[in-house]
Amino acid sequence: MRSPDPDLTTRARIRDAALALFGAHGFDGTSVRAIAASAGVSAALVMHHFGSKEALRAACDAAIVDEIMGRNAEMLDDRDLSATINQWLADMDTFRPSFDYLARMITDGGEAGQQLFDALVDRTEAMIRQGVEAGVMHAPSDPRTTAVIVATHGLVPLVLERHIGRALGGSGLTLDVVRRLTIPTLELYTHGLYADDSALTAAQAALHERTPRG
Amino acid sequence: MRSPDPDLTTRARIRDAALALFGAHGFDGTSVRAIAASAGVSAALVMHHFGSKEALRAACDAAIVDEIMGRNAEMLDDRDLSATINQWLADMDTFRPSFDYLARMITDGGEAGQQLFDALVDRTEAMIRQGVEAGVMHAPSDPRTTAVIVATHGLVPLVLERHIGRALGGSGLTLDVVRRLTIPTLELYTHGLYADDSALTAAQAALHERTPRG
DNA sequence: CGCGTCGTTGAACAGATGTTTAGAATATTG
DNA sequence: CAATATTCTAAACATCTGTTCAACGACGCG
Repeated sequence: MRSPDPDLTTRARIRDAALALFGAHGFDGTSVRAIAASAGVSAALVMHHFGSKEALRAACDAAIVDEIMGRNAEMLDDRDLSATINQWLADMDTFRPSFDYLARMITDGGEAGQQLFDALVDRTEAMIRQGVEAGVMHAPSDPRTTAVIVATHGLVPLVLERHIGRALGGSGLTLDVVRRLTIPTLELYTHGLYADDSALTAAQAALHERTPRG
Repeated sequence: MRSPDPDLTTRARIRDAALALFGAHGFDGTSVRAIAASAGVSAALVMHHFGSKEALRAACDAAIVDEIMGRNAEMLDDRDLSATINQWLADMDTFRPSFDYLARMITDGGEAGQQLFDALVDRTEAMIRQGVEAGVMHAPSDPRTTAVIVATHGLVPLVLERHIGRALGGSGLTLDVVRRLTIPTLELYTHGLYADDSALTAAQAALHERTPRG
């Protein structure tokens, strides 16, 4: 089904095939035999190299984490925002399989997905605190919760890829879709959505009404 | 495993058991026998009532859509924002199984989930246009995309329930977690995150740099 | 009573699944 | 070259899957 790269180790080819299929059809929706066929080997060889389907998943998790962390480090070194954005856009097609697998990791509730999410929230919280100190961001009343919200909002394009693409006339997270998302997202983060703070104060009143303290 | 309500039809009891198990473990992760056991009946009876596992899923989809649409209509009638918020908070525990199933519907990519998502985006877009006309919301440069973003942000607590709960010290979407999310979310939608528009203008410049038009 | 319908069941079926086993092909090493 | 280790496979295994089948008990009706 896929074109296997003969340069890679058989083990790596199996892992990559598993990663792509897990990302496309989920862990339960992918059989060991399908992975083997996609990698051009027998099912028994998959077991020989990884021991079990679960261990193969762990290998995929590790591979993805390595790849993301490496890429993330690269990007953190790059200080030019516009260059960073352009880099993301250009790489979007190349890294789609990895993104699909990442989305599964986050939604399937495995341990590796939890650690990735928690790391993302921690980084986001640090980023917000720095932004506040530097005076480029508003100080939230609850930085931790705001970090969770901002982090999850950043995860949305991954997790709801198909829906967003369809609603915007594409199929999945195409380059055009990502580009179209950029400006409105930043508008939201720059000006907000509401023109005044009546909704905010109303909610504050509503919550104090139930738990009347400080 | 669960306490079956003897008042309900056997058929309804099976459907509810399926809904809870699908929500908890996913469609593929739930066997017909497990559903039957949870409903206190035999596996054959499940097939007798619904014909196939896929048809049972469709019945669950329909039941959830009915429930959500009904509840949504109630809420739209209620004009008092604080009362609406309190109602949501109070009902959060009662409707958790339905929420879990809803999250699966959205992420599993079935047809019913697509229609639900598209309906949500359409409603959100209409809401934003009304808000802009009424002067309570800023006018987005791309209302459709902004509607997609706002709609997906609203879906995040459903889809990333476990992660958000864990990051905020709870387990899943508890009442406390939802309450803690409310104010920071509205802060974001009221004041934004950035203190100035440098990030926005930088992104605009970056995008025009690649597609220099308009 | 007899008859038929409805809700219900245990048992069985065919297929898919993850995994194991015995051994063939291939490479590595002495 | 022989010996050994590595890579790989076909076949079988046990289990689980969705689904089907024949039959049982309870019920209302003539």
